[in-house]
Amino acid sequence: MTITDVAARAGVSPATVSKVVNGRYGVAPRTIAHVRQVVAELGYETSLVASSLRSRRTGVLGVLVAEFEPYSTEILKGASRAVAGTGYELLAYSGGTRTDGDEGWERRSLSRLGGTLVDGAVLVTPTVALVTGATPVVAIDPHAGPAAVPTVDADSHRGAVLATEHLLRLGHRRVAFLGGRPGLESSRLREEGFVTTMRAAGVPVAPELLRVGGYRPGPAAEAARAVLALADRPTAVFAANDLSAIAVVEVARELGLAVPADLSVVGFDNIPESALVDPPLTTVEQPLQEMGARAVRRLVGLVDGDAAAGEGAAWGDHLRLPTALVPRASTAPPA
Amino acid sequence: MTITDVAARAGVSPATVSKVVNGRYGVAPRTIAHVRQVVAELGYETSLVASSLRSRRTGVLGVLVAEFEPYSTEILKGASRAVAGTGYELLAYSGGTRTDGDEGWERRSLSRLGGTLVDGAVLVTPTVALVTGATPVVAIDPHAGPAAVPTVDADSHRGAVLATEHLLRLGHRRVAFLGGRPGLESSRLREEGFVTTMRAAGVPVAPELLRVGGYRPGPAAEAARAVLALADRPTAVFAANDLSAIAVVEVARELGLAVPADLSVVGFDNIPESALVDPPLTTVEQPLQEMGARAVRRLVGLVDGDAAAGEGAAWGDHLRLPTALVPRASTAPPA
DNA sequence: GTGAAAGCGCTAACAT
DNA sequence: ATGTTAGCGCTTTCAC
Repeated sequence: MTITDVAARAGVSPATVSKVVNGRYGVAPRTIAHVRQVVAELGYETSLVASSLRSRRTGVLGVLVAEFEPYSTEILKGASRAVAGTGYELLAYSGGTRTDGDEGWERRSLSRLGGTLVDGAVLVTPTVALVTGATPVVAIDPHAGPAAVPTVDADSHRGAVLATEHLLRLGHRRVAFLGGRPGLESSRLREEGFVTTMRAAGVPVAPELLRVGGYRPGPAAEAARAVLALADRPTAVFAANDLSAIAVVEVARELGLAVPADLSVVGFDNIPESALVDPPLTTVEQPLQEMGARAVRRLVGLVDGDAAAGEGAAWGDHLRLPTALVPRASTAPPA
Repeated sequence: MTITDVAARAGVSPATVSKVVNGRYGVAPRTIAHVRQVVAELGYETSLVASSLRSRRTGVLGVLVAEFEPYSTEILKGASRAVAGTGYELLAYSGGTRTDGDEGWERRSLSRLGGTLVDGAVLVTPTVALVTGATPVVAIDPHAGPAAVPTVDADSHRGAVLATEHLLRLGHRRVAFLGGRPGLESSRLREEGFVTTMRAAGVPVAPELLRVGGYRPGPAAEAARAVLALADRPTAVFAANDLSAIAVVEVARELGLAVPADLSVVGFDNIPESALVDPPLTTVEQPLQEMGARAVRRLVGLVDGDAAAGEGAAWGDHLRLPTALVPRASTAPPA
């Protein structure tokens, strides 16, 4: 079912059909009606691929993620809400699931979709610096270092301070930290928040208690196993995200350690799943849905080019949203 | 950055670059190495749009949804897990957010993406019959009536029976039902399960207690307001999905009714959010993530064309997964 | 082993 | 008001 089929059936040229479908001027009312009729009969819909190749304006915004897990889908929910009523549609692309290592998925996805398929893109946790091409881009929780694009994130440093203070207040002194994905600014800030708060409290952080979980359950579980096998086991673990924290709880269970009686665990993100595990996870909330919504609104401003209106002008290069401690049942004073 | 740029820089023709990039035979090893080098230097990535227009094979699977809300994102999580290691990437498209009524988004999205952009698609809650075109399709929780495509759903009828029995067991006799989206098979089955169970228990269902919420918070809230304003108010509401049930709880609160003391509420789906509201929602679980995963595996079988292997042959036209009651705090005996 | 040329479905510029 | 033409970036014969 192509535009040529419609044209043939309606007895006009493809160009005329195109004009009618896209509401361009210069078509007789009679012709419009007739073509519309045929379009409806045949159930014709313009191919996104073909039209985007030619016209460079698709009315579609991209959300580029490594994979669809609880973090990115929360972002997506917010993005979806924000896009309603803007006239844009949302296309979420998960480009990090290829087997050959997921480095550089964001650059790859952007190159493959940008310029043609989508009018602009929200990049979720891009770990590499972005080539500022022709496609407007907004980054969420981006790569460390100077950002070339507008950026939305949450106050990771403050969140880490809150989590660490919470553990210190409970009486923990030997606390392990499971770091996030190297390269991400949030990862750096959470570690920094943890270390400075510990130091400020006069509590030394043993190097063997500083591990990397990469924000991923697998590596996090491995790191947790290592740290919990130490002769001088920590009484608490602060994991850089909830997925890692949940993995820590599972490892603790495997090892016969009760949470929080034998081990306190704190996460980060407050994904819905964090409240559903047993025990419910103490964590740091980031307003994920709002981050997604803000990013989309900013992107719409960028794409529409009215720097004056709406979210376009509301914030400049960087929007940082607040974080908050959510105390639940995975933390308690050490035994 | 196009293939022509790479070709020019490498001193070969676009055709040769294409062959190298796609690993076709008939290129000298020296040339391959050189072109690879230039590709890496320039950071070239083949445009998904252009290549898909020409070649009809993209390695991308689509998940078509009306919007990204808790239900569809759970499906997405499962789909994402299932697609890992298959060599396919996932593209989720939300085509129902256009302002002009969301009727027919599934047909529209499929026409726009199918055949070119994606090799196959999972359609989530399509409300209209599908044109079985060239693109392989698997439907999740589809339109009522005979399905022309392989289908995954959960046992809605059984789930509704369980929920209704739960309310009857608690002693409720005046129970309202907030129906789902007309046209969806799941909607019909849940209502049928409710009505038959009530009848079987010898409890009449007053027509004014049978309402439609359309699976959406807005209409559901409206229906809830109507039903709770009745002189002879129901003591319990069974909503056809969690989003509606949550809306009911909010309306009850507005009206000064305590849940579950003054009104019991049961939902359906067991989206993560259902456990997080106050009070935690009694609901019926559907294995949403598994449904997404199964649908994707089936689709991969369809696209790869090996009907013999794996999920392709594991089930035929219809896979129905079990549902289960999840009793939480939103239900109690009537006052 | 490599390149020239055609064409995927569509839209925009330019005829008519 | 309508049609003809060219070309978006790529892949695929088919010559060479």
